[in-house]
Amino acid sequence: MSPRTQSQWEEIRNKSRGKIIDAATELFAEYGFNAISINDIAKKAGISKGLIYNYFNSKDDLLDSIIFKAFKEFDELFKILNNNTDQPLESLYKILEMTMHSVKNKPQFWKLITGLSYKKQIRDRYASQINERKKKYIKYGSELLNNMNVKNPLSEFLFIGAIIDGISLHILEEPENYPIEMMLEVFKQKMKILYKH
Amino acid sequence: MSPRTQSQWEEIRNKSRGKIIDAATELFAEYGFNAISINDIAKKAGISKGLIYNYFNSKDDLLDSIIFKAFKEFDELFKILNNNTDQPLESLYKILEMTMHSVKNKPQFWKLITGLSYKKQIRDRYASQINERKKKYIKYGSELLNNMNVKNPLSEFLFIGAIIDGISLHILEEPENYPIEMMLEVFKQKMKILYKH
Amino acid sequence: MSPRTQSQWEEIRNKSRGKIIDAATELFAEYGFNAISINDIAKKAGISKGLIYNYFNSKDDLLDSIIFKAFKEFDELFKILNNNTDQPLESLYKILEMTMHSVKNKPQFWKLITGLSYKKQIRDRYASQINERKKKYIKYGSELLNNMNVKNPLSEFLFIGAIIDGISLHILEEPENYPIEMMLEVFKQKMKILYKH
Amino acid sequence: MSPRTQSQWEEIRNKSRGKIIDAATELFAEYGFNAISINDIAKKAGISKGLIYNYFNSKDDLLDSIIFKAFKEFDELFKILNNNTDQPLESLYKILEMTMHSVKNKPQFWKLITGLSYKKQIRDRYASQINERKKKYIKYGSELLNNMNVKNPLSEFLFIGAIIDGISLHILEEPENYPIEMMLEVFKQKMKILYKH
DNA sequence: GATGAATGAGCCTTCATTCAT
DNA sequence: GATGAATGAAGGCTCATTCAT
Repeated sequence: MSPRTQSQWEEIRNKSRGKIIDAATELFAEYGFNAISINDIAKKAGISKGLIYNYFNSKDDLLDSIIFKAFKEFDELFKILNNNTDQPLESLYKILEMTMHSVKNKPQFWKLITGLSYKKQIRDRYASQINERKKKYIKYGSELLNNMNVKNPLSEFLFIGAIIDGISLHILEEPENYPIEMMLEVFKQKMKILYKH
Repeated sequence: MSPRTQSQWEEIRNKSRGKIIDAATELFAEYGFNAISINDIAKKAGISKGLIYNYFNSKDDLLDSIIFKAFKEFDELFKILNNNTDQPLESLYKILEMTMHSVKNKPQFWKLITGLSYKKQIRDRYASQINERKKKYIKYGSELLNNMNVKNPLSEFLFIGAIIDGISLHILEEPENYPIEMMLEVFKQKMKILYKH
Repeated sequence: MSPRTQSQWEEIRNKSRGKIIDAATELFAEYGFNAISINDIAKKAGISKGLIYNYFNSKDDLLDSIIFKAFKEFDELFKILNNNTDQPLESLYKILEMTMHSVKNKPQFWKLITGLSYKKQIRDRYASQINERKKKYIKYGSELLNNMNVKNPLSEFLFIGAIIDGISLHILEEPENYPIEMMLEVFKQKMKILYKH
Repeated sequence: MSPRTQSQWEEIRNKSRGKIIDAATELFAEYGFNAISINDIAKKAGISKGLIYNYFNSKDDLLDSIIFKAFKEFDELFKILNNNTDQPLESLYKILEMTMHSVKNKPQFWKLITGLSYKKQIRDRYASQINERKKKYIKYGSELLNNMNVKNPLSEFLFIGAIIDGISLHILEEPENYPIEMMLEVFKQKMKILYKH
């Protein structure tokens, strides 16, 4: 019954917060934001409905926190790439590899980002964040392509981007069975044929 | 004073039904099924809430009708391909071209289909229909690949499929600005390099 | 195509009106006023929804017409009795007999009157009509009892009334199987024992 | 600041649940199940619409709870009788007395039961429960009649049952003014005349 | 007279949010 | 920090009623 220290309180807060975020992420990803109630989340997290409002101002706010976390994951992923544009093909492989593993391991995040079943209001809120990332992504890709001395960097960028996004989409549709390693090899092989000269 | 003829009634019904389907398709595609209310649809269609239930038994039924229509579009698209597997590369071009144009012209349908495809419940509801199409699609692709004498048909199939789906996804994200014709050319060129021997 | 005569119109009107009244009565009696929709009535009557409003101002008005008809039946029934209070026991038998047959033959009317599943508004509308009849009924009964030279007319009236209403209730619950004739005999026999001196 | 104990929660729940049951019982009894809206009940109970769904799954479920309670009351009533069939007349008096008091004290329950009893759908839902009670009732009555050495037990049973149900009906119509004690005396006196030999 | 599409109020129900403890 | 009863706005849906033909 002795009063808790500040760090103990902190720990309790983080633990509860984490339980909520995890439960909500999984449920939102699987069933969609609108199909899941605060009650569902509370039950899955093993806490009471009211407690959620101790950590988040609203259901929208909870979603914001999750999406924000997802963006951070993406940025984390991206940061790793940012250095070695001098070996562009290797970077490409790395991009696909990391994307693939991220999608396979955190399908919830990606479903959430991709799913977009939000009210107009909410959707618009993320538009700027998404665009910002897209720009970075395009900038990085363009540099990569420039280093590969291709004739038409834009079209090549779009082509390679389509491959990566297409594969990601397929993984998302079948996270369990998709032959990730095989496809990575195929990708490498094709890239070599197309761009190694 | 004279009552309406049967064909007049028919015409009225078709017009209203069309307005509802169009409004709902667009809204569902843009925001997701759960984020859109019957009221939203009625407002967009310029009719009253109640009228929707004159044409559809429920919100789910309305979705069903839309999806069914989407399936029919897909089948239509597919039927055209079914003949000339003796010129496999030409068929591939054709597939991409037709897909691209379909996505560009009916982005709502494709957004809807794509948006729904990760939602557990909805997938379950349409699972058999989706699987049926997938099988056809795979069968057709496999035959194509077989005729191209590639070593590993499955991985090549997945690779080419990823490209097509990736490009479709990108068109969906920017139906107005995406350089469709250019990408079709890039695709042809790459396919020639990769598979013409 | 020659224009209809006035009496032909009249006939058409009466026929349609009758179909509506019959359908509505049956449905209201079986399922209750609130559980039945105008559409239900139209379908059962084999006419269109709109036509009902050619004959009745509203659903409430339709109910009014039905109830009014029921009251008239009751009054009709009552009128027959109004004469021979000089043979009170015979009158009693007659009352029960007529009531029984009325309940058996028109259970819908009686269910409707007895059922009372109306909004407060509607219910109150019939209260005065019901009270009016009740008074008549009591007055008639009292006279009857007075002619039978019983000590306490009120209690005897209530007693006999209870028997008649109890039997009616039972018939209403099982219009098909209730042994009406047998019970009429029992009633006569008991009345003789109790009141023949 | 300290959270509520389990028994405190329990108490709160029981109080609210009671308010809902009471309000609903009275309104259903007075106007019928279909004529009463959830809103009506909430207003009468002095609570919000939503709270009702904290205690009952649906309007039907609420009705079920009420009916179930009514059945229990009936069973309670019945249990008391189950012993002394050796003094049949005394038992008869007891039956009427208890029924009368029950009807007078809980008119809502009885109105509800009576009101529902002719509605097809509802009858069907509770048919088995009702039939079960009816059988018991008939069995008990038959034994009673047998012990009274009457010639035709069935008709006598129906006759006495009609009296009791008729009196109950009258009490239901005027719970305040009906001369219960007087009618009990009349009943005793008549039974003596009819069955004491 | 007759039809049925169209309307909108109101119903049952869900659920994000608040608050007393 | 934690609980869950209570609220009320909003959602899907029904249906009495209107009206153009």
